Amino acid sequence: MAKSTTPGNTAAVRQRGVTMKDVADHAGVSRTAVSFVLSNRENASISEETRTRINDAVLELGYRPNAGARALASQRTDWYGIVTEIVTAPFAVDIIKGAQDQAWLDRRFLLIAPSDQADAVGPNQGLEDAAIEKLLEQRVEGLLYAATFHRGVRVPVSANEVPTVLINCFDADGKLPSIVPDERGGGRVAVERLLQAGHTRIGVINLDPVIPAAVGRLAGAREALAAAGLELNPELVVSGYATADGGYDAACRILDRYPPKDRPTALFCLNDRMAMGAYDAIKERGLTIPGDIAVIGFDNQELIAAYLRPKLTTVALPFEKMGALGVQTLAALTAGQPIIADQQLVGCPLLERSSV
Amino acid sequence: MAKSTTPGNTAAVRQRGVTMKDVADHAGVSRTAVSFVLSNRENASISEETRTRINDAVLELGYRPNAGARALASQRTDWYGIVTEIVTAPFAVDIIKGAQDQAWLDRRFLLIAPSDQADAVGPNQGLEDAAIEKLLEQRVEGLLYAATFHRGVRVPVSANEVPTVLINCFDADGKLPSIVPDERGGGRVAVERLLQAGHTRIGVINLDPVIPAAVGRLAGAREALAAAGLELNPELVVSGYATADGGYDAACRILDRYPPKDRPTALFCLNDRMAMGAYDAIKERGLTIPGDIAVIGFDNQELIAAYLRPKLTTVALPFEKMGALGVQTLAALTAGQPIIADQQLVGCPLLERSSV
DNA sequence: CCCACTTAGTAACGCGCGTTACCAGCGCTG
DNA sequence: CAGCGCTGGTAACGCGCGTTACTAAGTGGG
Repeated sequence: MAKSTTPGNTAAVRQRGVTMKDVADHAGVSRTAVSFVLSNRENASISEETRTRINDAVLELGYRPNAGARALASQRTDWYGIVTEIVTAPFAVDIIKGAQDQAWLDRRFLLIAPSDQADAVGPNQGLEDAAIEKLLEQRVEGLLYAATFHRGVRVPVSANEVPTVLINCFDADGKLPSIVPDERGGGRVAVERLLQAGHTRIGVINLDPVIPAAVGRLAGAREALAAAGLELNPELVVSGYATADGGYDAACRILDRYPPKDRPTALFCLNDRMAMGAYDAIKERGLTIPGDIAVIGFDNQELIAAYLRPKLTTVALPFEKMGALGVQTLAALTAGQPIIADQQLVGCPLLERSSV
Repeated sequence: MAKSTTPGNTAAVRQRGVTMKDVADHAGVSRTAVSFVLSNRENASISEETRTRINDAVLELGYRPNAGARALASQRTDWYGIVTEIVTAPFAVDIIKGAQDQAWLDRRFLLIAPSDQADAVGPNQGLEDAAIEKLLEQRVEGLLYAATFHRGVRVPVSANEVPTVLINCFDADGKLPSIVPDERGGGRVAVERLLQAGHTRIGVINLDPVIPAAVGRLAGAREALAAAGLELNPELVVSGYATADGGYDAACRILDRYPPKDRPTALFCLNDRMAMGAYDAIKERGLTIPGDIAVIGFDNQELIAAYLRPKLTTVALPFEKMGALGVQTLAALTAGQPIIADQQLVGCPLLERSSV
């Protein structure tokens, strides 16, 4: 037993790939036997003795199966492809992380390819089609398509050749299953938190372009207020660009519009960057957070939310979970199982920090 | 067991892969001819006519080469593997982006696998070795190993079986080529910028743990001062944790230590998160940026630097370039070319915004 | 003693493709 | 007319492996 069984130190010697044949010869059996043992076949009858002899040979030679050859013979690759602009514009990286982790658990590989949908006339136009083509050449068994922000997309037709699941986006005209955040639920939970803290005059800093995130979050806010017998005062809803500057401007407008006593005591910012700007507007006026004004954000952008002072209470986008769920859904699809729903909503949990 | 289980719902248009044989039959030639045409062999003699007939057949049948089979036959996969904790703790995502882009240019595929080196006793212990093993099973032709922050690492031995390049880290005991940011140059450029703006009393907010980033950046700052005939006043160097809170505390200490006239007029924060905290300390004291105090950061964390108010002038870590350079170096290595240098330093460019 | 059945394995084919060796026909030269 | 080189291909092998069909040696029962 005390041989150089560790593949690490002996391996550098053996550049020439060692194959099953080598293992078979070394163990004095046929290649078939080796294959049977390595793939743990149920109904193969191999004596315990030769079985260990084969396993020993594997270790001694540092044999490593050739995934490509295996795929060719077995007609399955165990690969999923994920094509996403996240590669080109990292923002929702955690989608990849979630997908990767789940794929790893399922003993599958994730092939990550870039997309260009985000830029209408970027330099990489056409990159996406090429990327999908490449993925298909690798014979991926399923495709994940992920966007950096929740929106409708046009999925290239070539994606139809293989089961496909959308993450953080939805198919404008097709019938592809998709996984998106529950924006509305998130908006509701945010406002509920403010209500629970005793706030009734709540200002909303709204996102300017009409995107699913803005619409959903605002609707959720309305729901929460309605449930408390309140109504969203249109005067307290101010829109701005989805940046810190936009948030600053919007917050200024909303804060300066009223005398102190009528001023909203809480601000629901539809994303963290705007909350960042709102912080400045509030502090600039000598007001404290959350003492004078409570602030709640959305997105949970770690670098902002966790590092603002005070740390920002916010609603998290469940990127990781969405990625994982994407892989799970794909696994179900490729296994021929029925899908749970055409569009799966993933909850956006509240992250308590110190701004409420 | 029937193997023709139709996957998905509507996905299976053309599940039955069309092979070269099909193309050959359809074009009335031999499979060899098809292979020759598709691989654009120089010395193959195929008439122009049959050449187009074959190409037509390819289009009509929607033939797509099987990358796996091709790899098996040609003994090359065109794959590189990148194993990195960036997957588990996204921070330097742009390394992946840079590598991916470059790989794409080189018509190569990047297989991304997770690492766990960052957490000493994390839940995924051993994940890294398994990941590398998987990559080798896929017969990657080279390995990239990337870290989230500049540091020494212990590279698993199995990585020795294939050319390996380190990105944003270096091999503690071995001789692997590595690509790291020029921290010192970055520190120099930052302080030079401050000097150029007329500041001579410069405070430094230093990173607490002794890591290459801190050491290098500080050394660079000293160099710049020395070149201007100045010296770094130890009293003006304050250390803190690499967080916004740490930056806030450090800035408070440095600002409150002196009467206004002796106060430093500029702060070099060794990272952007600390700069974020410093902003708060400065604003809290009724001082303006850059009017009363100029601030310069390091790292260029977009979400912070571009969204602080005023936007933060900072030194960027060249993650993308490092990723690209990693792939290029790997390409040279696998091609048998000599490496430029054992350790390649990549410049950290100054990003002018509005805080100086 | 023969037959059926189990155990322990092996030979051989094919996955889709790259590649090498070969071949048939044709025009041209000596 | 033999011989040669050139054009335009083709047959066949092997890459490393999964898988099916088959065999040879024991085992037990009637």
